[in-house]
Parts: sequence; C-alpha cells; structure tokens
Amino acid sequence: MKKIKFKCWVEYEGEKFYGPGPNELIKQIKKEGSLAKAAGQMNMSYKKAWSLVQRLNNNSEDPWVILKKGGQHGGGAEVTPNAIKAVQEYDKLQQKINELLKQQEDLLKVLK
Amino acid sequence: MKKIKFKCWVEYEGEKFYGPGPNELIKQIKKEGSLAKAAGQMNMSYKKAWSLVQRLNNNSEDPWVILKKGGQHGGGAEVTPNAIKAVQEYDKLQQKINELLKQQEDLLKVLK
DNA sequence: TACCGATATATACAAGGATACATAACGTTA
DNA sequence: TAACGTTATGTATCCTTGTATATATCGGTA
Repeated sequence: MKKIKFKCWVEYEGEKFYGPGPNELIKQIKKEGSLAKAAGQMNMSYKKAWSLVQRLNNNSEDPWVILKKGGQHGGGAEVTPNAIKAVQEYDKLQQKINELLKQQEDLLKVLK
Repeated sequence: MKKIKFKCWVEYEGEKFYGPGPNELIKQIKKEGSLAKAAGQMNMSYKKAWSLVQRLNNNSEDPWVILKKGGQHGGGAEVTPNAIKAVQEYDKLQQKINELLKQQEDLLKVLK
C-alpha cells in the first residue's frame, strides 16, 4: 500500500529554522522542564537538542526556551509563551495540510 | 525573512518511493530520451538515476521507464504514459499545497 | 567483425550529519 | 565547602549517502 507523506518547515536565511523536530522538542521541554530529559524522551542526543534551542533563540527577536544552569535542581529549561504559540500554529498548519491530502488521492490512484 | 517550505512524497512499505527527485528525473528522461543525459542535466549521478528507475519499475504493476541498451543509438530510455500521468498528478498536488500555504501565514506572524 | 553510444554494475573514496563519550561550568542547598 | 543535577562544549567515531572511476554488456550499423 502506497501512502502520501509530507513535511513542512520554516527556513531563515536559506537554512532550516523550525520543523517537526523542534516542534516535538518544545512540547517535551514544556512537559519535562528539562532539556536533557526532553531530549531523552524523544531519543534525541542532548547536543542536538541544545543546538536546536540555540538556533531558535539566536534567530528570533524573542527567546523560545530559557535555559538555567546550577541552582536548586541543577538548572532547568522553560518554554516561553511565544514558543507555545508557535507550536500551536505549526500543529494547526500540519492539520490543514493533512485534510487537504485526504481529499487529493488522485496521485495514489495512478500509482498501482 | 522566514519562509514556509514543504515537501511531499510517496512511501511504499515504509521506504521512499516517489518524490521531487524522481519527478524531475522523469521529466528530464522524457525530454532527453536518455537516462545518462537526464541525470547529467540535473547534476545527478547516473548510478543514482538508474537506481531510482529500478525502484519505480520494481515496485509498480506497470513500468515507469523502459530502458534499452544496444542498437542504433546505443540504447535509450522511454517514459511510459503511466509515468507521465503520475508526474501530472504529483505536480497538481504540489500546486494545491502551495495554494494552501499562501492562505496560512499565521505561523509566520508568530515567528519574528 | 569492428565500432559506437547507451545501459549495467562493482568498487573504493569523500563528505556530511548524527552519535557517543568525556569533561567543564554553574548556583543553590546543606 | 562539598554535593547534586542540569546545562555547556569539545573530540572522536560511526553511518549513511553521494560521488568518482573503471569496466562489462548489448545490438544495430558500416
């Protein structure tokens, strides 16, 4: 059985900025309150997760995630309202594309 | 300036089957009548182009490209009507997604 | 039968990204 | 000041993908 898949993402200055990976990561950070735990939850290396957060924060007016090291619990990660809004809009966009794809199965009819 | 990008493709048994690369390759083969020339036109190695054609032909009821070796001109590549139809449908689908994205700029408004 | 131009196929190499591992830095708490 | 858990960062390695190169194969033509 053949299936149509899609992926959408945001580019900034010709480079990947935001996509499925960061979107899931933000959700996990919000749930866990820790970058390391969030990365672990989705089988992503801490280094990659940290790099993603840097990319988001360094290429936006407002930060996405506030990282704190040291302190009572060793530190932690906090998601800004700005980032939460972006996650909502990204999910909404994905859903709309999914609905469109359901109505556009002509391609699959050709591929037997 | 941030831009929304997308990509859609067809999977078969969990593996990539058809996407932007094969779509462009089919067009080039149709124009050139040769797999080697088509690959050259789009800076794709012959091996990769040949592998793509094998994947398409081996996972479909009807062939996409008929390859002939030897003969008057050394051989050649011919695109089947089946494949031409698929290219048309794929282009149509991409266009519809593009139109959808134009109307869904809410995500970009959040990403400053 | 020798030549030609295209397909067919194997092998080794290069490049990029992802991963694993190790270690430093930090700030609150006791 | 020692301990703790998290963030911060470098390095080496693997792995996948693509590329380069070379050679074999085929069948019509002269």
